[in-house]
Amino acid sequence: MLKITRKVEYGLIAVRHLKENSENLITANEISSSYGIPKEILAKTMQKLAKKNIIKSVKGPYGGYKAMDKSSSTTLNDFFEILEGPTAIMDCYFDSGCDHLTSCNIRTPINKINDSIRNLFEKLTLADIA
Amino acid sequence: MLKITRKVEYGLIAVRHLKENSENLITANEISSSYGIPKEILAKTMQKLAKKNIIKSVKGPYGGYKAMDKSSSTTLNDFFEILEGPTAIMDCYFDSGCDHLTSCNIRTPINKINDSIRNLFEKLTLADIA
DNA sequence: CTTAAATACGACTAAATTAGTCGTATTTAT
DNA sequence: ATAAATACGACTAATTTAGTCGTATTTAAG
Repeated sequence: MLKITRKVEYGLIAVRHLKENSENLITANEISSSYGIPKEILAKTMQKLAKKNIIKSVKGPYGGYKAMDKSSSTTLNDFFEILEGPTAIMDCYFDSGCDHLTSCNIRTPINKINDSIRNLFEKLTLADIA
Repeated sequence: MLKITRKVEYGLIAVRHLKENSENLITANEISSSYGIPKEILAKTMQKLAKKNIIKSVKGPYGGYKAMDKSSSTTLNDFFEILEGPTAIMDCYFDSGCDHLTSCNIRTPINKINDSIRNLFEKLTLADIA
């Protein structure tokens, strides 16, 4: 099924919402309650995006988040990797603990697929979809 | 991480192996032991492929599997869908049980990504990678 | 016509991953 | 000082995926 985690979904919703309300600071709480997303998990997701300067965080009362320029120019690949690590359809690409690498006959083809997907995701930015 | 299940990996290994030994019938057992793949799970995977005529099964002693023409012409998208269902990065695409569809602001963008991936996978065949 | 080697298939258990919760610290406007 | 927000790590629950087991079916060979 080629799944992406819910954190990415939440992240996209958040970014889109911030961009639609770019004049104001928006709290994680507001987004959480208007979309029915669990508060803490959304907050953590937004914190990761803030760390990478895709959105900006302001602490304290009347604080919240705000979209930054990067929230348009970031590629989908970067966005996905911030929230869930390297883009690849199978673990073996990363060599970890696979015990039949020598006999495995599909590493190269898998890498081709990974490359194609990464290439696709590098061509799309958040501006294209959020 | 955009994962595809191990069944797909096993399926690719099996198809590739059958194509490399197209003169003979090959048993699930042989493939299982030469790549270190659990026997039953590989067998089940191959059974699914046999049902869709990507490979051919022959029962009884001296039976086994054999690559069919489709094992080259099948698109990656069809192959993936045989082994793990519809190609889409998120469930919401399929409308099931999402309780904030009305307020969700990313359905359209997600669908765009899904379309792009499906498009990519429709252009690649098993011949390209296995 | 029995045996053994293979596919076929469904039910079950184990392992891993993902989702979500909780507690606590930190920052800062009032 | 207080309260509202972000920041963050540890924990639990839920879901999904991986793997196992048992049994039926087919069929070549003796």
